[in-house]
Amino acid sequence: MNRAKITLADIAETAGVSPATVSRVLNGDPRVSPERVTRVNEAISELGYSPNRAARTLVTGKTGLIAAVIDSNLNVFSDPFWGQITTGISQALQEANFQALLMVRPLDVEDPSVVASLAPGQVDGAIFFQLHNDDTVNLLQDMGLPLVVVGRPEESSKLTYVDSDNFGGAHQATKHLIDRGCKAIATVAGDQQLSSGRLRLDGYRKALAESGIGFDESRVAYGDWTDVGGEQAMRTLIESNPSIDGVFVANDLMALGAMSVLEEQGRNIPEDVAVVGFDNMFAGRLGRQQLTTIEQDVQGLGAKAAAMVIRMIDGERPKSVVLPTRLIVRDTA
Amino acid sequence: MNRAKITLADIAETAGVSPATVSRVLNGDPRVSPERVTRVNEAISELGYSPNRAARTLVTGKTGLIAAVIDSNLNVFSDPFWGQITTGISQALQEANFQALLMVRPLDVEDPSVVASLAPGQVDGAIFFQLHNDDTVNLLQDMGLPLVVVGRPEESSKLTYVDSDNFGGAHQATKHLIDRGCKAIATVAGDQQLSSGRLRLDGYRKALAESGIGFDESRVAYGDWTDVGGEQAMRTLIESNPSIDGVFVANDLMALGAMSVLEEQGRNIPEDVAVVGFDNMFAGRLGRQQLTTIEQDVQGLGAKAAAMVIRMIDGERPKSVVLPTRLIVRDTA
DNA sequence: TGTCATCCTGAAAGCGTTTTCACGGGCCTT
DNA sequence: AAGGCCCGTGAAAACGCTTTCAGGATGACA
Repeated sequence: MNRAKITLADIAETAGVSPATVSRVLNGDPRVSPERVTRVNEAISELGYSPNRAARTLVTGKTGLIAAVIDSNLNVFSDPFWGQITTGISQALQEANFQALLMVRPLDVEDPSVVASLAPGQVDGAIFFQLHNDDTVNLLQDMGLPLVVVGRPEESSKLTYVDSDNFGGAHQATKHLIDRGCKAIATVAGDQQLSSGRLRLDGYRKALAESGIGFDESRVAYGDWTDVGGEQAMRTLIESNPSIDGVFVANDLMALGAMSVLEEQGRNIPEDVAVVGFDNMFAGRLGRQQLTTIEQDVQGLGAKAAAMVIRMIDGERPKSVVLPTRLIVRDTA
Repeated sequence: MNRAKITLADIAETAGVSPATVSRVLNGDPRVSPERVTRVNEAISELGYSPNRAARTLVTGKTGLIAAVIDSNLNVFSDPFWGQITTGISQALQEANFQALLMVRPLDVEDPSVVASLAPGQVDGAIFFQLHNDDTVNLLQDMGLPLVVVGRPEESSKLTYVDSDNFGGAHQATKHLIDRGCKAIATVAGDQQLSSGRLRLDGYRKALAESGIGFDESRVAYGDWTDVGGEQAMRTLIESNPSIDGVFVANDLMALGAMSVLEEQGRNIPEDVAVVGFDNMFAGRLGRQQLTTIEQDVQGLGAKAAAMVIRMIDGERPKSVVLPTRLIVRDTA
């Protein structure tokens, strides 16, 4: 149909008005006579016109683009969540008439190409995913780029972030084990380099402390978020603490490994040892038992981040947000 | 540093050349004297200049953007793959100096906003993910948009696609069961609305036929790709065919359900019944046994699609591609 | 009835690039 | 030694839109 590209000028001509008026109609300027508005709108739908983004960007300085920047190094960890997060982002952005630019890049080294792609004028804002190294992000922020981090940056950082309540979730999980009657509660903690790893361990400690249970360092083992890591950690734990009757595992993948070790050792779950995970990664069945775990609102994380970056573009300074988690009780605790 | 945005004209001035020359240097035009090239390059890095995309787009008509359009209705199915696919796409595009625009939209109804976002001049090309309804895609293709579909469209379609070898993979899987000595081989097939569902069933039939094993309709049960669906299908199967000693399940999630039913019935895997899945969704352990399955090169799918759409933009007409799959033998068969 | 504010409209400038075109100088032909 | 070519360069137009500015018409007010 619209073979040759038609421009605003074409609309102006067929509607018998000036280009300026067409532009005003396009942008909802109220001071155009109703009669002309309809004339213009007719011409638009008749010719099947849609405005040229580049031209608009050139004059307004707004690109309508928001970058979602994902550290390609954290693939393993976030794999199952990408779909949900990106869905959340994409939908929230679309409602505000923004487009999402997807960038998967190594973020641990300072990458000039990333910076160039996000320099002022290239995008209106950016959403970064949890990273080990804040340097690039801080640089960009100093350059005036509105940005939000998903996941928690370093404590001292001035970055705006959205995060799940890792601390609260771990607290809920551990509390659940306590309420269930567990007396000797261990934990398989995650990578302490990551804030999520630290916060989930802190939540565990807090719950113990609240219930007057002393913290015992020997009941903490560290894994690397993988099932194999969970396996190893669980072996360590059960060797040094054969009497444990409950364990909070900092993510579901490690819980998978931990449970296989428990089964192998002949411990019944949850009768002998109760297990709570984190992430709700496996919505359905998992082997014979369904894992009791902490659910994060992953899609909400994306949607919230998008909403916040849009507010920043509008000149506001939104506060960082921590999204609540939810305990899902299933078979293992 | 670069507070006020600096333009090509600024570079021209500090380098003491004309804007035209700067532009030529930027675009690698060979007919600029080496001496000026260095002068310009110095000015560029000194001022920290990067060209304005919008202005460039406006004059060249190329946006440098390729849309990755994902049907929001197929979340469940593709969830764990998104990360890999998008990584593949993003990296391949970046190497060719394109940016990936992410659009998660319902694609089953014809959505004017999708069409508008992809109209000529908005993006240079698009990659669509497997869909139930080709209408929107065909429309866009007719409008001259270079596009590639990931997953296989309807047989009659003229669309260019990239797909995993569903047929070949299913054939491999079934063949493996036969080679293993299984005599009564059933299958849990997927949704026959989807090409992947049909092709995986066809591959199963082909392998049986090749080995002179008759096809028995009662040995086919249909699931909906979910673990629960796999469970139900397996129950049906085992009821009507108690003697089966091998089963090819059309995806890993259903295999999960199927295996739990087998265990529940007291059948040992793989001694009594061998199981092969499809997707290699669970890289690690899965309950007590690791699933023998067919691996697809998901990231390759994304990379290939990106490469193809770029070739189409360059005016070529690449052929559709089917990527090979690989049998991964583990515990269950 | 005269003055002023108000409203709607169009002309034109400008956003930052690329690209065509013309021009001058050097080199290679003859 | 003269003509023609090619090579490197800059001037200027063009891309499609928004927005400022000014002007004409209308209505309100005194």
